[in-house]
Amino acid sequence: MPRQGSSKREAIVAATKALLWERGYEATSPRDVLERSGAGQGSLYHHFPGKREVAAAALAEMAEEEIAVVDGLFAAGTPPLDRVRAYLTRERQALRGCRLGRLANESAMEEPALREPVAAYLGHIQASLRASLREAEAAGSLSPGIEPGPLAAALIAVIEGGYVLARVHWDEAAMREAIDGAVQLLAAVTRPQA
Amino acid sequence: MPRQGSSKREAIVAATKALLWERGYEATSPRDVLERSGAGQGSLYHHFPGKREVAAAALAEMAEEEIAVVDGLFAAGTPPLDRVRAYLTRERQALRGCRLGRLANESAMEEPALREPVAAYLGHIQASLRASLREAEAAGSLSPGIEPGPLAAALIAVIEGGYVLARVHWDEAAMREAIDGAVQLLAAVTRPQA
DNA sequence: GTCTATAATTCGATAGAC
DNA sequence: GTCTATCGAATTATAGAC
Repeated sequence: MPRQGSSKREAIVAATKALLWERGYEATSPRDVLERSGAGQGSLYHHFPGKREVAAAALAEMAEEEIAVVDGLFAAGTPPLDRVRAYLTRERQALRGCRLGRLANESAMEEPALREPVAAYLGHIQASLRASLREAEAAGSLSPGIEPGPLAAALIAVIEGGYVLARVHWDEAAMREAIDGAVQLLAAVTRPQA
Repeated sequence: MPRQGSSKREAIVAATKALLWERGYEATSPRDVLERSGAGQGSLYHHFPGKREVAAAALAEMAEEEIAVVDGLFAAGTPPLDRVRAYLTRERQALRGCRLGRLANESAMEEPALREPVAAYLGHIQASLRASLREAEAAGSLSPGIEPGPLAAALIAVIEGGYVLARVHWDEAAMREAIDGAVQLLAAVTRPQA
């Protein structure tokens, strides 16, 4: 199964990536994908067994792309707490929801092939946060009683929960306020320098 | 339109409440609702114009029920920071997702009648957290640089994001760790007494 | 490898008897 | 107020020509 030289396969995956972000998994039909990609029925079922596998391929690409962006924010060279703040305050389209995390409540998460890329993406961010916070802790910049692991978990939760708040209130400011709170908390439990 | 004396109407709404939590809005069909409630086609469309209105009635009841539970946790009599901790650490079924917040990424949120109960529920929790934190602030128990508003937003975001993490990793512990982090942060920015 | 045509099922909703 | 029967459209997938 060649992954190169097939124009329609790439168009199908690209269309699926866009639709999964816009509508999620259940609300995206093969028909929608074909319409947006300009491919015919046969192309999709020639390259993939069915809808699930198309989505799995699209999600894998989405996770890879987003992890690369996140890795840019966590690149060495800047102090660890600056990297954490850079992640928290990066630009986001709050109302569109998290490109991968938005699938959390779909039945798709019962399919390992669909859950894995999403888990890998969020797990990678959490690990990056934890590593930076451990560096800060080693440099004596973390208040006693604050553990890097739970703090990292709380921070990624603020981001994913911030998307939920923005969507539910239909207001970008709802997410900004939650992130503001996280930034204030981080400042309160850290000392400059590291 | 009598809201009493109609046995099937109540059965339909009860079944819808269960299905919205289990599967969400788009994945719940009128057929599913009728099967679970034991009602026939005609009963649903006699009592409601269609699927959207059944869901709106179910969500309104769900929000009312959950708000009553939350109000119990925030009842006066206990110190404000104890109320906040009680909310953070209350028992939850992490893998089932937030009964209302789980709809955040569905197209249902574009319908005001469906978005409103969800927004009212999360807004009520956030307001209760903010009020308790303001009390603590007035008693001098909040660190300087920590504002009750953003802190309340961050805390409710940790809860909603915690559900996302648990679902995506399919692990209750993922949510517990995020809440642990929030509890550690809260302890670090408050003083006992208030 | 790509296309069109079509199948079997489910979707949300309506008709009309009782 | 409740039921069964049914509709037209959409769903995921298959068949088979080119």
